[in-house]
Amino acid sequence: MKDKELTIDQKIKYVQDTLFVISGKWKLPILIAMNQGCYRFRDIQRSVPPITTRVLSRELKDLEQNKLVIRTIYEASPKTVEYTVSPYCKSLKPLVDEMIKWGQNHRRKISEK
Amino acid sequence: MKDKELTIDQKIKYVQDTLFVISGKWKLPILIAMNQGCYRFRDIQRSVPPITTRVLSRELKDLEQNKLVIRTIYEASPKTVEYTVSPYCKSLKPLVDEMIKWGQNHRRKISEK
DNA sequence: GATACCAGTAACCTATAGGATACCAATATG
DNA sequence: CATATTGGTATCCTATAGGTTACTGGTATC
Repeated sequence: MKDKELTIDQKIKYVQDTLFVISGKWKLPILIAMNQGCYRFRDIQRSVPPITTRVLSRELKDLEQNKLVIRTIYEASPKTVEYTVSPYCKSLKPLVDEMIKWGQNHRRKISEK
Repeated sequence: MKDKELTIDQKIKYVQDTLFVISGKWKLPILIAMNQGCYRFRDIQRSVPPITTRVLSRELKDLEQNKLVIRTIYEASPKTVEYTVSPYCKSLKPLVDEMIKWGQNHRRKISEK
């Protein structure tokens, strides 16, 4: 599992896999909002404006397929749907933290004369 | 500079900044190839197939604007152009390493039944 | 002098991401 | 009974990323 065992092509492939899962305008904002405690569809929508229902619906499905989000239906009346971040989603934290750190530093770097 | 000092909106902004710089189909493959020692336009193109000259040209300009790549023209005849990764580019390494790691693990995760 | 390599640019096209708007059935509220 | 909220879906549209093909001026090689 050491880095050295990976070829360049493998590295590129894995990086592209990762990008594919988390990139796009909304995926990480959605996950960050959900980590703040939003778990209902409309709550998430309101906390990540101005996403439309159509796009949010698609994004949540993608995230669910990638096992980052869990969709639960409670049949009790009124039927409710709950979205939660999966335990596996926590594995993204180091990556997201790196992205926050790098983005913050990069903004400084670029605004240097 | 502690994480706690950032609001959710700031975190989202920084993450989106980072995504904006490194996402897309080619940026990281190009940087990875350049780190392997490719520094001429055609060398880079050949090592990241099948990128076209048009796209490679645009990508290199983006990377240059973000100070990740340095373009040097040697006026000696024949005039040559050299692209190198900047020292600043090394700051991306922890992030890229995380992406490689996460992507590798994610592939296993998703292929679980 | 023809051919090939270099670092690109120009013009055009396509596929996809994302947005706008409208709508749905089910339930709750005034 | 009218209106609002829930979790969405259906159509349609637009903007952009990326691809295709052709071409350029400069140099080097056969």
